[in-house]
Amino acid sequence: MNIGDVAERSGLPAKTIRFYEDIGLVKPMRAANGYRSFRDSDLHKLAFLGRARTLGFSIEECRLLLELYEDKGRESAQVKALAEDHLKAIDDKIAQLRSMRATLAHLVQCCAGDDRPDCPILDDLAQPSQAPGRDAHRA
Amino acid sequence: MNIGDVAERSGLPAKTIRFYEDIGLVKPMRAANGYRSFRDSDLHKLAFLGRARTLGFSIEECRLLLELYEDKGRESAQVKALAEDHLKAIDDKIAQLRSMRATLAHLVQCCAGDDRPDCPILDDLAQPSQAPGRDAHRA
DNA sequence: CCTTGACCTTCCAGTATCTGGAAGCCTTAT
DNA sequence: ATAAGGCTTCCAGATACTGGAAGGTCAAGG
Repeated sequence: MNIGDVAERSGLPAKTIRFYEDIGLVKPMRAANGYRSFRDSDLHKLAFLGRARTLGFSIEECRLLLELYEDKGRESAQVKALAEDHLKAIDDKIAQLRSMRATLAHLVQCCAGDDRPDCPILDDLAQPSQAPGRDAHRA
Repeated sequence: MNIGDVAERSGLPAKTIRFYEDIGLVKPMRAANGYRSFRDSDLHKLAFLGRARTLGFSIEECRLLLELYEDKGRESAQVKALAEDHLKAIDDKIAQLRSMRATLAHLVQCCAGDDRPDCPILDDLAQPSQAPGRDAHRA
């Protein structure tokens, strides 16, 4: 298979596949003309990577997952630990975004949004030395 | 004020402040010895930037906010529109993370996490041609 | 045989937002 | 005089691609 086929079947852009080869995630063979020649196992790996990426795993985490996947003697505990770490990272990120969201939503609500210059959003950002809109939740 | 003072008072690392100068967000003066010399207004701007950044605004959004802040004839509608756009971006991001979280949490729960190699997480990632764990929510 | 268009190749640069480090000058205190 | 600490600039790296330029390859049509 050429890169175009693999791109279509894996759902990953050809550019991304080349990038994954650069960083050693896949090692396709080469045809006589210099074109990359992908085996089914390469396609399989790429699809695996694509799905791991949509779950938000970093490239390095994907690399580990792939290693575990290929190690038939792995302990599932290792996979689970990796996934749990990632889950926690996601939870942290969500918490952070929700905090931003709460503050911002409050500010937006307070702003008239008309042709006058008065703006509680800017006022809040300009508050000296305190977390922005830190009492938005209580408001 | 030298950069160290401003860093401490604004809560931003000196490195970041230099970077903000590079991209034109602040324009401190220079003392005879070449050191950056910050006015109160520079400190004020940096603090504004720091708070806008903690609310998740991008640098370019911060640049616009700063312009609006300094334009005493602005219309608050512009600020509000910017904030609303950002709010929507945050909501989208949260939705995406929650979807990941749901799938991943389900998989983690299914994995024994012991010394055996069987692992539903890896199995799911290896599923050919379908979104990973796409029925996790129903499970 | 030649051309055309679609594919493929490599390499370089840019995105976003810093962060770390090296090499070296300035200031202050001892 | 020297040492510590702060300041300067510049380069590189991290993350994960993405776009584009310049050029080789291949299959089809005339």
